[in-house]
Amino acid sequence: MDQKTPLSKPKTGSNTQDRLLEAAVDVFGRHGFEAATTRAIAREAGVNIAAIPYYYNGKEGLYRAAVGFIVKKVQSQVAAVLEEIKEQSFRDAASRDAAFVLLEKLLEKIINFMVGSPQAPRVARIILREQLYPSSAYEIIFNEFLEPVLDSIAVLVTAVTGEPSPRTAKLRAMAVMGQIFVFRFGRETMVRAMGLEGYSAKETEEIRRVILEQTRGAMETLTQL
Amino acid sequence: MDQKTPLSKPKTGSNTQDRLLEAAVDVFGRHGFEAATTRAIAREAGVNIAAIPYYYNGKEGLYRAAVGFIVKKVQSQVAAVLEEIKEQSFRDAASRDAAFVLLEKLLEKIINFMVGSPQAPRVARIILREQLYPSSAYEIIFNEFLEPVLDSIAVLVTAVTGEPSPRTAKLRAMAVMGQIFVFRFGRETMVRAMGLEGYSAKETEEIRRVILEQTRGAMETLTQL
DNA sequence: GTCTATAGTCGGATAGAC
DNA sequence: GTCTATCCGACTATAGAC
Repeated sequence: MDQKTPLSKPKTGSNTQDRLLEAAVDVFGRHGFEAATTRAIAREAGVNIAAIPYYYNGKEGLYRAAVGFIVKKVQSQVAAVLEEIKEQSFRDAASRDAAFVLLEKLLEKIINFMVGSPQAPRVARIILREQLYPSSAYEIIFNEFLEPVLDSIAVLVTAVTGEPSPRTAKLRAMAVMGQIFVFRFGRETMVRAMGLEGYSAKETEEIRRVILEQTRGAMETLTQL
Repeated sequence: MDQKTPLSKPKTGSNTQDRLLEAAVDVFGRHGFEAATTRAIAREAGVNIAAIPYYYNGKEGLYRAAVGFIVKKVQSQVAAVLEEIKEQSFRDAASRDAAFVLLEKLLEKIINFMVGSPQAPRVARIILREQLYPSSAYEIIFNEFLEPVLDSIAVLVTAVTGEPSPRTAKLRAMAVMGQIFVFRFGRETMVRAMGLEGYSAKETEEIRRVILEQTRGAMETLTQL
C-alpha cells in the first residue's frame, strides 16, 4: 500500500497544511483561541511550529482557517433541507403541514450534529465561543450558518403559525434554536444534574423527543390565537 | 461626608480588596480567564499588581472569588421565588394553576437579569464560559444557581403537565431555560439578524412575551396528552 | 499594606541553514 | 518546504524597601 495515495477519508491529512488544519480544529475546540498554543497544535499535527506562520500567516490565520473548515462541515449537514425550504412558497393553506414537516426535519438535523455527533463538542465550542467573544471569524459563522438557519426557521414558523410580524417570527425562531443549543453548551450541567456519564444514543433520542414535542406544542397553541 | 463610611451601594469598593474584586468581574467577564491579564485588572481597580497575589493568592484565586461574587448576586435575584416554590406541595388539582403562575414568575426573574439587566453581559459570559470550559469554579455556579433553578423548574413542569418521569421533567426544564439563555449567549447573532444596536427595553419586553407564550403553549399541549 | 524592581516562564514569530 | 536556533515581548509571581 502506497501511503501517499490520496484516500477519500484519510485518517490524517497527508500534507503539512492539512494536518495543521485538523489539529487546529481539535486544539482550538478544546481550549479556545487564547489558551490554545501554536506549540500544542504543531505537536498534535506532528509538524514544525514554523509551519504555522509559513502556511497560515500565524496563529490567527490558522484559527480563521479552522473556523471556515468547521462551518463548511456544519453547513453541509443542513444544506439540503435549507434548499428544500427555499423552493417552497408556503402560500396556500395546505402548505402549513408541509412547513411543519420541514421544520421538524431541520430541527432533527441540527439536533443530530449539535447533540448527537461525536465531533459536536469541539465544533460547537468554537461556534459558541465566537458568540461570547466575537472575533473576525464570527462573520463566517454568521453568514454561512447562523443567519441562513435562523431565517429558514423563521420562514417555517411564519408558515405554520401565521405570525404576521417578521420580527416576532425571528424571535420565535431564536427561542426554538435555544432549546437545542442549551443541551450542547449546558452539557456539563445536564450531565451532573441527571447523573450521566455523557450523552449516549438514548439521551440524544430523549432530547430529540422533548424538543420536538415542546416545539409542536408552542406552534399549535400559537396557531389557535 | 466621611468616605470611609460604608454605604449600601458604593460606586467602587473602598478598600483594595473590594476594588480588585469588582475589576475582576468586569475584566474576566469581558475577556475570559486566559485572555484577561492581572495587569489590566490591577489597572482598572487602580491598585498595584502585587496586590493580587497578596489578597487572593494569585490570578486563579481572584477568578474564583469573582465567580463566587457574581453567583451570589445572581442567586439573590431568584432566591425569593425558589423559596416560594419549595414551600408549596402541588398535590391537589387546584395547585396546577399556582404552579404555572410560579413558573412564569421565575422565568421572568431569569429573563430580567439574563437579558434585561445592564450587568448581564459580563455576568453571563462568566457563567457561560464555565459551561464551555469548566474549571474549579464551575462547582460554585452549579451548586448555588444552576441546579436549584433547574430543579425548581422541573418541579413546576411536573406540577403543571403531570409529567410522570422526573428525568423527562428535567429535560423539559433544560429546554425551557435554553429559550432564555439563547438570547444572552446569542446576543450578537440576534443583534445582527434583526439589525439592532443592542437590547433595549422594547426588545427585552418582546423577548419576554415570546418566551412566555411559547412556554405556555408547550405546557398546555403536554397537559392534554 | 503598598510599592518598585526583577526574576522566571512561556508564547509567537523570524532568520537562515539545509 | 522543513528544520534549528533564537529573539522579543508579555505575563504572573516574588523579594524586599518603605
